[in-house]
Amino acid sequence: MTPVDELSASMEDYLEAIYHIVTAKQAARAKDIAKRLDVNNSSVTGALRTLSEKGFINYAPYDVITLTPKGHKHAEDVVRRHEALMDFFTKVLCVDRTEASEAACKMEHAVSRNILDRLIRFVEFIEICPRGGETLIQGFNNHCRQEGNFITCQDSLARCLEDLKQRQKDIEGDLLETAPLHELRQDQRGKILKIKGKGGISKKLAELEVTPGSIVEVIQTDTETGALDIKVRGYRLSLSTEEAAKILVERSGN
Amino acid sequence: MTPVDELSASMEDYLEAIYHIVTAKQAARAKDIAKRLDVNNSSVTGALRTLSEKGFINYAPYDVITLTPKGHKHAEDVVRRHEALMDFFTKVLCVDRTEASEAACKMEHAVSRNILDRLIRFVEFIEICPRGGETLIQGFNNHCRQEGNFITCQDSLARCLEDLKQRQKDIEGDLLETAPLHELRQDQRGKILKIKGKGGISKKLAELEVTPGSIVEVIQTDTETGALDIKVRGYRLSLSTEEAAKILVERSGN
DNA sequence: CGGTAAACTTTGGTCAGCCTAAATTTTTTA
DNA sequence: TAAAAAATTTAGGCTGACCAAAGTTTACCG
Repeated sequence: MTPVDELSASMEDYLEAIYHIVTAKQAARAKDIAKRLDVNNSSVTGALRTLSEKGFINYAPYDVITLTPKGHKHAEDVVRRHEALMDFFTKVLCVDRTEASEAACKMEHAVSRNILDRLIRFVEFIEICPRGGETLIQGFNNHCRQEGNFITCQDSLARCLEDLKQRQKDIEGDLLETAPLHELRQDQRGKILKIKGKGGISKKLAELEVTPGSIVEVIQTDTETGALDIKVRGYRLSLSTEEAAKILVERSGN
Repeated sequence: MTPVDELSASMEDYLEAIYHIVTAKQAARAKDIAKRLDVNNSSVTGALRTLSEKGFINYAPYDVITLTPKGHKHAEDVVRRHEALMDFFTKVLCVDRTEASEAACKMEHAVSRNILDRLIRFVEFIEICPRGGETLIQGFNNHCRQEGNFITCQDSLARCLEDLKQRQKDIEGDLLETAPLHELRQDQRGKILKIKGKGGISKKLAELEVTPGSIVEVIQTDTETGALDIKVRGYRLSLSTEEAAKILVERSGN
């Protein structure tokens, strides 16, 4: 049998499904899992037993299913791998979401820690680097199409210079604003300059290896409470306004 | 049972191993396969029977193993997927070869046609685009390190502009040379402008969807015969000087 | 040419992961 | 509150992929 702390690809799929169902509606039921993974109910029972024996879920026959802390952590890890692949496929390779998701599902079990890290940072980098961004991706799409009037290196380079000069002007206009994180609006990105304080959020971020230089993206803001959903180093986090205020960022040009 | 034209991940691994062994030394023997995949000899026998039944290999008990045309084609496809992932991991993400290869082995079975295509083209694009190349990868590595004195967007952009101007000068020096493929030296790259003729190599390239706009890389040249090993759209091909002469390329700045 | 070592296959077994069908438990509803 | 419906589990079976050990075949060498 596989060691108690490791999961087969298949068991990771079950865990991931449970995670998503639990996130959406408190507790998971076998039927939902079966439906989501398109397997027979009886297969789910078997999987639940295994996951329970290994300490990833709280489960007793006929009972409702929840994640243990260990299970929650592992599930988040799987989801992070899935999303990293997904982001790369959709944002960089411009593959449609359905196809990207299918491939990510199958590949997510094979991504090592280091490759995951580099992949997440690569997508960040491509999005935020002045040489990257929309126009680079456009160039890539042109290259993919290989249309008759393909662009010579020289043309492409001249164009790129124009792009960059334009962007430089844009940035100069803004004058490289620094701001506390809670002032960023939805979909804006920034580079962390400083994280104030020692405990609480600062400690949490340190654990996730989020340091100055990391890129933060604001996924959603709650207009009522001012709470923020952010994405940083592939992790999705929720922060209160107070917590976000402790994080000083440089607004991204993109 | 899986359909006759499809292979499980495991069977693809066997096929891939056979391909590499056959390429290196004419015909494969069970022992070599077992060693390469680190499995028991008896497992190999079982796999060989399956592959043989499905028409991927020529095999009879105690006999030597070769690939059928169908097997050869499928093996090349697997290898292409493997190499595409490998190239992305090593050339773009800068992951070391061992780790890249391990991950590629596990992921290669899940890469769809379209994603494969986009991935191959992305690596090409990053390497050949004036905005890409070495310096972009360097920037990525800096971003990964997140060293104390990280670069602000503005600094980075200014630097990038300098890079590009320098590169523009380099290219102007060369004056965007066009040349027949056989004049490229080892490790040089070019963009295909025109493929002369109708049959032979022209047809073969058309089958592989190699068209004007595709990037070719010269992997090796045989100084005796002038034959070239090239890589194009993820395929490795060998061309005679005569064949290569029919392909007109624009030399790449990178 | 015969014997032996190496290579290969067969046999019989395990395990993970899935299924169908039948039983059981829980929930709903009349 | 009891029967029907729904959800879940158990039982039994299948396949793919692996292994160890025992049996065959092949190839080579004296």
